[in-house]
Amino acid sequence: MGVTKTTLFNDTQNELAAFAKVLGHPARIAILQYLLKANTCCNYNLVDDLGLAQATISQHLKEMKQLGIIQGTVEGVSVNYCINPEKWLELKARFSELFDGYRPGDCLSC
Amino acid sequence: MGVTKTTLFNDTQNELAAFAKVLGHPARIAILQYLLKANTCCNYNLVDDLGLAQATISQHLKEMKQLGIIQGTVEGVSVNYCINPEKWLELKARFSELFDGYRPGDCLSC
DNA sequence: TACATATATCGTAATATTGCAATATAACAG
DNA sequence: CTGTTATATTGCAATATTACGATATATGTA
Repeated sequence: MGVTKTTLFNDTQNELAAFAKVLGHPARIAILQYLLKANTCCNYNLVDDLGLAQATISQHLKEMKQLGIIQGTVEGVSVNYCINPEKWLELKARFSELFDGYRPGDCLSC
Repeated sequence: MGVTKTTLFNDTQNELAAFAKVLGHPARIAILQYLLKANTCCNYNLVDDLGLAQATISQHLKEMKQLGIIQGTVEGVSVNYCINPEKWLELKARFSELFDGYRPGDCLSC
């Protein structure tokens, strides 16, 4: 059906999945890595750097912006994007919470 | 077109995106959380717990198994799944590397 | 052997995602 | 106002994902 049954899961699970989903595309990883290095970037920087069409880059930026991971400020004709510090820390914390919840043990029968 | 242009990105970016993608569904998050708590589980445990059909659970397990995040061992009629310790640490490290790469700075023009 | 239990796989329908050309919008320069 | 530059939005085609019923497979039990 292509539709996720979100009602079966709690908010924490749906939100963490939503964050992971947006990181689940190499172009969006590449955009974030660009931002980590350059601190700021515009759409056209990414078009040059990644080799995807302008419309495609714009779409990926929109998705990350909607989740609050990045923010854009209009600067004349262009838009400067950068990472949202608070959201970035939240993301980091959410994933750490998941990963740190593991205590190794034997694979016993259930 | 629905097809990701993986050739535009490097292995690190594609692999990290693949890991994030598999975490990008609440059912798979829920399965991992179940495993973190119970240490081990079978398909039918998850069917009871999550409320998804057996075939659907099996499919989600398969995806995580293919990436090596979980492993399954046949135990009589059922299969015991558990988290792959090495892969889990690798995942944690990969995401930490991304998140720790951020140094806050101003959103300057580009 | 016949049956029950547990899981995997197949086939299919509904929906989502990816990518881009074309076009719209917005800000600035002359 | 006109043209230029940068970005957003729309519309569409190709492909991917999600979910599940039906069925296949595999192990254990009577």
